[in-house]
Amino acid sequence: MDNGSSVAFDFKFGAADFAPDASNMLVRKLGSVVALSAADKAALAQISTSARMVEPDVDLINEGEALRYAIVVLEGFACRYKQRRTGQRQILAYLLPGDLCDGDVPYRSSMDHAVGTLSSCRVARLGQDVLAELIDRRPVIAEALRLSKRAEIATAREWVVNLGCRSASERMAHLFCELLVRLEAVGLVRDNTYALPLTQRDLANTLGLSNVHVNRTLQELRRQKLLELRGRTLRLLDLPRLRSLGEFAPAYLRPGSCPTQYVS
Amino acid sequence: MDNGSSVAFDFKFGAADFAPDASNMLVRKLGSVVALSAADKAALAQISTSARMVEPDVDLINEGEALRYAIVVLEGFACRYKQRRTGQRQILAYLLPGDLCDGDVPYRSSMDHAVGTLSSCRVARLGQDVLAELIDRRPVIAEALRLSKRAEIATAREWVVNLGCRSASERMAHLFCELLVRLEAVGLVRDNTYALPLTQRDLANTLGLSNVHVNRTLQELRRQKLLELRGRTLRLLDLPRLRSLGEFAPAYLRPGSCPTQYVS
DNA sequence: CGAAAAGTTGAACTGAATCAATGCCGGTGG
DNA sequence: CCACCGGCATTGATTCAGTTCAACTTTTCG
Repeated sequence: MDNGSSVAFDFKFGAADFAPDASNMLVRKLGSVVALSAADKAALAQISTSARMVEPDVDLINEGEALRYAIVVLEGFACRYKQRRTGQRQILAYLLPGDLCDGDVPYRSSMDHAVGTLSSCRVARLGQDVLAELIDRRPVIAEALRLSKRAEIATAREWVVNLGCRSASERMAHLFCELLVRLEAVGLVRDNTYALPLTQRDLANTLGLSNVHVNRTLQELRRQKLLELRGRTLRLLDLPRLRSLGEFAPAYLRPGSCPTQYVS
Repeated sequence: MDNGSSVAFDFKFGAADFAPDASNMLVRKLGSVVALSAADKAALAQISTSARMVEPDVDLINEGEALRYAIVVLEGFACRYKQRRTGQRQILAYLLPGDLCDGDVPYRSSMDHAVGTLSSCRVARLGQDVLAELIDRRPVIAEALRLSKRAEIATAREWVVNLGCRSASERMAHLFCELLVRLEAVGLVRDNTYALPLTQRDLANTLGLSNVHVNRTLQELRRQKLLELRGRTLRLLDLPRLRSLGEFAPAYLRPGSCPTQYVS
């Protein structure tokens, strides 16, 4: 991952993972949603200190398990997923650097799906007390978490549309556009290029396709000069056409800040 | 709808819509989630007074529109949906009697999807003030709304699985089982039978299938003696097999009440 | 270097879409 | 009361997007 060194960014394929200080990702993410004070940032930075590395393909929370802490991803891709009896896996959502998973779900309630890493990840756990205090004492952060959650819900709805009525290439275009916007928010994109630490099988499990068909769809998109994907680096070559192909309208990812708040 | 009279229930096909006092549905729904006090019930009953009837296929909230009120469905089926440029419609969620739509979304924020009726519906609008007061003054109701919202999110995730990796008949079995449980909670089921005021086209737009294939899948399920669907009445004849076919595990619809609450 | 995982390719197959015709039923108007 | 109309359901024929299976190549990594 070549993480600690901060050499000038030399853009080549295979070098897209220019992760700018992973410990910072939570600040970046929430800072992209609201305006954080220095104190807010300090409180968030505190959290990242307990982070640890986790291998790819490791479960962070099992299905049915009682929730004991929230999880923050600081580096790498994790996901929510469900496993079918048949062995098929469906990925429900990506957890990208800066994402907080289940800050809102009550302590001890049991999960109806699993959470696991896709790539190797740096993650922090957040105990009930820490989170409660944060939300209590830092209203701006609480607001950021509410907005992030709304975006997550909206994303799930987009995925329903994606799976329900788009073709393979449309789905893929939509997904890549979505990841672009989300990764941009935390500074992990340059030149429409980002690290995509997923196998074609992972993409298949996300898009409701077979891995073989993912492969062929990727080839088709490459052939049309819409993107390049080499190693684990994805470059979107023709964003306008990709957006149009996937009917991607990024509004759902940015639920604007708002005066009053009800239940949520 | 034969609504006011409370004749002894005579179960025949076509008579499944025995709606027990529609004005009551919000109480029934939230009462199925938490224990409501008399005062809570009174407060909720208050709301239903402003209800009005709406024809099938009418939009209640347009995509992009700024939200001005929450909506409660008291009778009939409504839905969240998105329309593609191609004309295809994807239904994102059903709003059944008792469901409150967007109580949590802040006033004035713009919708990224539309809400509309499927059948004719009785709906009430809830202004910001009313809702805010309710949540402020009635913590039990606020809790019920939080729990309902969690169930709605979990349902969206289930739908991702449904669309992502189940076959036509599996999807349909899962949907019918889900509707059974949800309608049971508000007393709209007897003998595993309920009113399903949807066309096959609506089902197609829900399940990500063509209307023709929905028709054939229905026939297959009928042939296997798993269900009967005549007119707008659905009877599930073999619940165990339907559940197993759709891999339906109802836990996600009942996120148990819980001590502490964070962001949500 | 060797083994395992990931990606690629081809061929055969299939679940579901599409197209088009027909049947059915409820409502409407003459 | 019947004829007609429009929306919905049903059926058959055809096509197609995507799956499956199996072999093979390339990359990764110990």
